[in-house]
Amino acid sequence: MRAARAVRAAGRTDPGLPVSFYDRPVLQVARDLIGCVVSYGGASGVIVETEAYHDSEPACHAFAGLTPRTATLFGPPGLAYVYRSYGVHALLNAVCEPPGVGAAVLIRALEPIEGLELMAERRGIPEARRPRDLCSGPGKLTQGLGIELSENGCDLSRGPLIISERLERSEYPEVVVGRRIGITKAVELPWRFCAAGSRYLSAPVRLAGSAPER
DNA sequence: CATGGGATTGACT
DNA sequence: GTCAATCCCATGC
Repeated sequence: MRAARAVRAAGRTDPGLPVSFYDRPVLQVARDLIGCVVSYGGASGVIVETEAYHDSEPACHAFAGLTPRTATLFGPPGLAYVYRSYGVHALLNAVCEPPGVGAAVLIRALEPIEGLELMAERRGIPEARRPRDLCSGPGKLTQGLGIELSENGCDLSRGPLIISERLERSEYPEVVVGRRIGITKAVELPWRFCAAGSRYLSAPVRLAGSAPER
């Protein structure tokens, strides 16, 4: 199931997920990225929240077609799509599906595991005593890791910005599904994936007709 | 070339 | 709860 299973045999040296992992339906990748690890700039964290975007629905930047902005989205799978949000924040996505399809997974929150002091410093938080504030949002995590727009188009399987699988299957959390956050179009699609019960989400899981989780 | 709108966050009432 | 910051770029004239 997990495309990177073979990579695990290579040992502990944090190999990035292979391109084949991303060359699949974006909803599948979004779900499977929960529990994987993002590493950059001397810090890392476990992915606890993602959202899927696809050129077939209007909330996706690629819905507008191939433009300078969306070129990365339509490129080969496994690239980082980094763009500026609200003129302020850099948001990180993993490009999915074959070239010519505009699809990506937005990385929305991490549970910090390494470099907490560094993240706190980059975030302008006095101390790393509150790990919940370091990566609990798509703009927060890029700031914490030091990811800039210049990383747009880089290869996520080669680094320096890298997403890797965890070694133990048992470390992967249960995944719950909800509606995407902060969008005004296609709001009804249940394309947000979260680690069940995680305290590091950007917001509680919400789906029409169901009570908020935690 | 001018305009408007965000896949957000933090500060403030 | 409200709201501004700030910039890339799609769109339209």
